[in-house]
Amino acid sequence: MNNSACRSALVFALALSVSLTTLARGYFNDPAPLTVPHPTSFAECRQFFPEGRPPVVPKRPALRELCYEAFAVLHSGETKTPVFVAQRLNRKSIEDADERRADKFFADARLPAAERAELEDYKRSGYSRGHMAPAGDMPTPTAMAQSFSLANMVPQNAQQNGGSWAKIEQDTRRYVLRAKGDVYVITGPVFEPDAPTIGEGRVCVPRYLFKLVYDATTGRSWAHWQENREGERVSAPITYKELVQRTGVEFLPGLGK
DNA sequence: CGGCGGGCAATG
DNA sequence: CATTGCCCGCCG
Repeated sequence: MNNSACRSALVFALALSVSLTTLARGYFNDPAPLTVPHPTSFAECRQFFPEGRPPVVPKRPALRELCYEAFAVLHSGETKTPVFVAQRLNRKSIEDADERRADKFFADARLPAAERAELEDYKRSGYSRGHMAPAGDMPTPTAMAQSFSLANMVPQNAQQNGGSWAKIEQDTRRYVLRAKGDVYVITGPVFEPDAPTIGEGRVCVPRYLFKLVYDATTGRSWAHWQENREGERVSAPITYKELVQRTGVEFLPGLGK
């Protein structure tokens, strides 16, 4: 099954900064502690981006900015997945990340129904609901609950998610524990033209996943790059420049090297 | 080997 | 719809 809408996710036009459409404030589907309205503009959660500057993403339809307590999502209504998910981590946030995992996935009601993944799309799809901002990073119960929004998920191979990808997440947490200050992490999917889809909602299945790590203290950055398939191993990170070339997104405007 | 972190599905 | 038990891979 293919979805031509997935195509545009990788066909980048000119890399122009665009002002993104924002939604009127809405609500999560879940009850408390998710009933508090959360901002739908990165202007209200700049803390997740180094020097407050979000990535520069080429214009495409149905992009929406979503702020959560512990991460920010740029969501695509075409792929019904994140374009990227941004976090700011440090030693304290990782030390606080001892919440009990609560597997309560939910469709994010701040997104229009036509733009969002539903639980049904993932069910019996053969793919896992793979967190971009990991549940294991979440420092509070509220943040933990919010991380189960499908706006923070992509259809991910179960073996890769629980294997090499989990190791990358663990390695990143371990790095942050020993870092001097804030570490910014940006995680996301990469789609090929004619990407397969799952469910009646046709949620696009990414071919690759990346995780960019930027240590603001040292100015160093690197990126993990994995295929979304069984049998992947953790290999040497790629450079920031290489990541930008592969994705067409300037994740660290003015900072990356 | 047990514990942990990534998940799933059956049960009531 | 919440609880519970289970599978899997990795690591110390």
